[in-house]
Amino acid sequence: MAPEAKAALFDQFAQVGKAFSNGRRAELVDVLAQGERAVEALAGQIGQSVANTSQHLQVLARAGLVTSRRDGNRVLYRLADEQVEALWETLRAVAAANVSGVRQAAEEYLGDRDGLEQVSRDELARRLGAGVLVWDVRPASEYEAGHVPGAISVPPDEVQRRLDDVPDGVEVVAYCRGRFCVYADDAVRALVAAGRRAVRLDEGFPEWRRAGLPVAVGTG
Amino acid sequence: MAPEAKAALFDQFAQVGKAFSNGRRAELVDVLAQGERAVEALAGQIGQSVANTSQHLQVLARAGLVTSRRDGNRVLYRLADEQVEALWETLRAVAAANVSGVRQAAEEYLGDRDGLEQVSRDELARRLGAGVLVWDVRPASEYEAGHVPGAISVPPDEVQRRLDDVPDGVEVVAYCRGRFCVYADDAVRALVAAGRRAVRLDEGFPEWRRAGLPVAVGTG
DNA sequence: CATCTAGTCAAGAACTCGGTTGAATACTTG
DNA sequence: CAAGTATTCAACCGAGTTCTTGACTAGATG
Repeated sequence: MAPEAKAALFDQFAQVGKAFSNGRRAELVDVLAQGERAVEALAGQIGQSVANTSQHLQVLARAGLVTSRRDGNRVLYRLADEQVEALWETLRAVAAANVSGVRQAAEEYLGDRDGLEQVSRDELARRLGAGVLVWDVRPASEYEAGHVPGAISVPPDEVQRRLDDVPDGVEVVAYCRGRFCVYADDAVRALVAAGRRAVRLDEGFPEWRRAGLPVAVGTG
Repeated sequence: MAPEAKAALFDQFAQVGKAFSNGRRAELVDVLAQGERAVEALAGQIGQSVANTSQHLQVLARAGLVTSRRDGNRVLYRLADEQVEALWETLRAVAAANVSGVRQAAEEYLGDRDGLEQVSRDELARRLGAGVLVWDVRPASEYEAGHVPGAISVPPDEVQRRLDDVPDGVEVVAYCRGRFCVYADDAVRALVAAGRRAVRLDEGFPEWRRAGLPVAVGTG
């Protein structure tokens, strides 16, 4: 068997690695794990031009990680399947465990998490029926694409405004995109500073959905 | 929070993708999943110069995927932890499911698998006590680093010579490095051509070990 | 110590990547 | 159909990657 054939096969596997080899593409995957989105919205999320974002999306598409469909004059991208989410989750876990720079970069971005109480998704699932208030701290469109049943949408820029909506004595559980998502952290800190009791879900909504826990869709 | 801090965090995650973004590095990870190896041996496996292999290994080390230790005048590399194996397995699965080129490249390298019977690791585990003959079709050093209990070592280049060692009426189960490893395929084809009954384990030894199934070490 | 082996480092050539800009295309709306 | 919006394409340039070659270093051996 020709050695080039073996090399060619591993080059194909490397295509998937290549897709994740750029920080902006990783951000795109992270956002797309929340649900379908148009190019312009994605460009805004990753802070890049639309043209550049489009090109990154095409790299992801060539690696089979995303698919697209036209809706009117917009093109909506989504992750190809749940396995891609699983891959992204494992990759982050490996990076967190082994890449020394992650700890630094995470602290730089997320701030100090020492005073931040976290609960697991099983714990949240248990408490769901027991009078806990759940905040989905993601952009409204991500909430609408799917959220924890009973959670209310509190987009990041509305957190301050909604602090007083929390009845006295009620505990808030906040969640957002994942372990390394800052929105829930910020919300919990703001709530605690306002004298409320608040904790964050240690993971994000994609992990909740992939664990087979119940999901609600739409503005409800 | 500065947007550069977010970008920096995702750039760190992308380091891991970058490590897998080259076919030769992917091959290195695949070989290292079988166990510890020295640089020269690895260079031979991936068909590259020692200098180039050393540089690839350092990229993997910087991404936290491998660690090294000195043994006399050799340097032995190994995967950092089992999570890295899990990541490599998921990456291959995503590639197999979504990258169109994988199917082609795999067929080119592995040949037609239609006439090739495969058994799962649970099936093999069940049959272990029941008179099945198990062939470990990997280089001897990988067998010594860990193998399925009761399996005998039949390195790829010894398959032809060992065909007649199989008693009549005994079925052989062959395995090697993984789903995309060609050695077990070749052994099964050779055995069948010689009139024996033979099947291959659908996965490889690393998956067997990671599933928590029993493992034997050494020349036994 | 001189020599050997195994691995690493440094520099350079060919190529690929990641971003910008401006033009082209697809579909919708007036 | 003309005008507008959303996306893609093409060209370009600086920066990074991959492999080669040859020099260098750590430890083993005669």
